[in-house]
Amino acid sequence: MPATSRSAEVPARARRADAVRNQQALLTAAAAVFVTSGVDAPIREIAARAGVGIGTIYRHFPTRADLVVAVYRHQVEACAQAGPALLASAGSPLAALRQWADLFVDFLVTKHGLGRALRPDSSGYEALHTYFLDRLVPVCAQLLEAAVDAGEIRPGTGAYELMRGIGNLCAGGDSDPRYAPRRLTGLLLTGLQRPPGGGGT
Amino acid sequence: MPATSRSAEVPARARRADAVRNQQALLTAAAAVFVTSGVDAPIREIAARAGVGIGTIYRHFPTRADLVVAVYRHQVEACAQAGPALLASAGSPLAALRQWADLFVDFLVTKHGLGRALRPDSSGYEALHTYFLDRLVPVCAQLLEAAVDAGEIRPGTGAYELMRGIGNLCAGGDSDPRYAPRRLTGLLLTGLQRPPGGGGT
DNA sequence: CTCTGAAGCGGAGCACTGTTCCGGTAACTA
DNA sequence: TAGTTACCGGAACAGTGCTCCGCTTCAGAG
Repeated sequence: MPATSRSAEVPARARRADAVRNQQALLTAAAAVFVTSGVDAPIREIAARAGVGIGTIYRHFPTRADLVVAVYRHQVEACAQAGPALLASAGSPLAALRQWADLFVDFLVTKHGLGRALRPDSSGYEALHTYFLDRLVPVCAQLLEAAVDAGEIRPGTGAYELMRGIGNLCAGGDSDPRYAPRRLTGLLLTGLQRPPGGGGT
Repeated sequence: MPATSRSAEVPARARRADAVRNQQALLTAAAAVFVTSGVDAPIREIAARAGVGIGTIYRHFPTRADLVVAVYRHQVEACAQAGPALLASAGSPLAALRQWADLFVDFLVTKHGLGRALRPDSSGYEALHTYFLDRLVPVCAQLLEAAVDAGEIRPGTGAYELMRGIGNLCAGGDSDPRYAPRRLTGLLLTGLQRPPGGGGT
């Protein structure tokens, strides 16, 4: 096998310049369209804005989720890295968990319609669901575990459950001032808290 | 003006028998289809199952939400009436609120995809959103208020906010065993609880 | 029972989606 | 410069929601 892997001395062939250009244009266009029309915006609209054909968008991003992931990868990454950082800087694991949750909530509500993607039944978003969970559940689990170990919250709640709960609470979050996802998320975490006194339930 | 209102002595004309028949068939068909395909099932599928044309379904139920409301009206009504009943029968207002929340959660998760309808941005479901809120928010408010008056929970949370929070938590609820809407709803209510000791955060 | 007006019906048709597929083009390589 | 082929574009297909209008058939008058 003649080493088809990357970093080989025979790079097979360089990626064509127009392909690189188009992929970049697509990312820029998608980011702009997502802001105005949400992540469910018609594919044609994104393609038109990028100045490419429909086929091109499907070649670079086979599913809509692939495009969404590519657009938001940086922010998800930042959110993932904020976990350990907060754990180190905050006063307590629970405080870190709260701050991290706020971060996550802000990310979801500012990205119009993104919260839905956390749901496993969202058709067309499987890849996004997977990516989110793969990247963030471990971070959440670490924070959760630290808070449990510190005796600040009761054990028994999974990171997956908490993540999806928070994600769901963010659905349609910026449409009515009477509904504040951050507040409800905080309430959820308070519900997790172990009463300082002792005897639970 | 010759009294065009209902209950007049000139009933204008009796409703045609086939119209009544079709509306009933539509309700039955829709209920069946909703179970198997969710409330987003294609209109054509419902029409076909009822043995009527597309036009007929649109005449009887101009929007999809009208159909959904008609199908679930009884259950929403039951849920609304359970509020005061639980308040009378349960040991405390908070206990009543918890039981009522469980009732509501069970209703939403068993109706595949119905939770989404609680969101204000769900296109095509405005009527459903309105109906749900009009009917249930007052009930929830009564329970909430009673619990606050009893000193069991902290004031400051609106019934609308709580209802939507619970509704959101139910989204996609029956697809993964690791995600239990009832548990999270309970957690949310626990978060609302006033610590028995006294001065909380 | 027959007649008639209109309430009601059915589905063709339009607009708008996502997705596939393939002939043509233009970017690399030698 | 010429050849290869990765890549592009958009026509085309399939599945939606919803409208609109000619035809059917029911309810009530005679």
